[in-house]
Amino acid sequence: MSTHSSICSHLLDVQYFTPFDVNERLIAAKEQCRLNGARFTLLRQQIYQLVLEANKPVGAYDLITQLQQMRLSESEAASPKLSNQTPKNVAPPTVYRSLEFLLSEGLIHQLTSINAYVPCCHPRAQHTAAFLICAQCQRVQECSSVPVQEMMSFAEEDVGFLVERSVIELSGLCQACQ
Amino acid sequence: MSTHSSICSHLLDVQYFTPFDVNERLIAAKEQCRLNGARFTLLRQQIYQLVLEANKPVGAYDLITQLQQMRLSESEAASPKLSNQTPKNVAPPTVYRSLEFLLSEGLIHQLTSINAYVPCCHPRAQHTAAFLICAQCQRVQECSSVPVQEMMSFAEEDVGFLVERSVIELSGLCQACQ
DNA sequence: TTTTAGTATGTTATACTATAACAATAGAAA
DNA sequence: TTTCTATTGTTATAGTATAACATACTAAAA
Repeated sequence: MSTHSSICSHLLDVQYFTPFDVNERLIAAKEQCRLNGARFTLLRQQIYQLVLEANKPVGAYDLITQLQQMRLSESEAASPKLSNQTPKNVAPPTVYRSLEFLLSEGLIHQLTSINAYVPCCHPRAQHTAAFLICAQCQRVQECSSVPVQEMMSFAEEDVGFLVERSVIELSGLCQACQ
Repeated sequence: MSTHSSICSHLLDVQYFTPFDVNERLIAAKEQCRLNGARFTLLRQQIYQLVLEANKPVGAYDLITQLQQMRLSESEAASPKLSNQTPKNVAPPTVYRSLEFLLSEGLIHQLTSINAYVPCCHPRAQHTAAFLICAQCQRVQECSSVPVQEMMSFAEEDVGFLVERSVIELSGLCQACQ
């Protein structure tokens, strides 16, 4: 460990695998949206839930599949007699639009380098984060710590570059997988 | 400018728009490949040249188009009588494989967030770099400076994460475009 | 020189990711 | 209720990337 481990470690802003309660998150999201005057519709809830329940980054097309199954279950629960129906079709725009909404609310993050999405470890207003993506166990650690902020101030103050969007994703092996 | 501007600025490792001589780069690349025992074939040269000559990041399919035109010109030059031929078809694997080669030689960089490629500003062994991508003028600045290295040592030393691949791309407005 | 092995490229097909454009529906406000 | 807006559905298609196999090229071995 480096010498400045002590000042950085506690700023490491959470691990993706830090356990959290899905229902708690859903309720918090609902409240956050209410305060923002945004509509946390059923579709958006369901997609957020799927992202929360996954223990790894999920792709948009994974979500489409899962959403179809979810809807199939729902309709079977509603009318159990009519089983073996054709699976409800869910088209890409359906999930992409909801993902966009969840991103704008800061509830999830996009992992551009692997085309996937993870829940934000600490939902709040737009913030810059780096992601450590383990190629082995698929787990993702989200960091908003000092070096990330230094990176931004380097761009903005030293280079004079006005950052609008950041993609900071490091892939490799997490400590447990080495 | 920040207080540590003085120690960082000179480490800013070059701007993409820093003029360079394409032929010089091609010759240097040829020499580098020779030393590495790698084959700098005509196709690879041509694709490298196209990336060098573009004054902005180029996509794989742009390269396909340009390569087709390049080949058409060649064949016309060879037999000027037979004009209006059907454009030589170039399929995706053709360019993706060469891009992969150029990446492995460190001659170009991939910009994952915009699906495009730029020449490496200072071809050398694998190195970590951050990219500042201007959404206005499309120019890209490549940085291998202190904050980038701190980012890596943070991941490796503080978090214990073994980085294999890094994607550090900040989009926004360069100083000139603000 | 010819053969051979390995590398590189060509070719066809297809997978994966994402968005445009317009229709239908639902929810909130007038 | 009516109207307006936001959301979702639907169809089609754009854009990015790779798998799998055939062919051609190059350099080294026989």
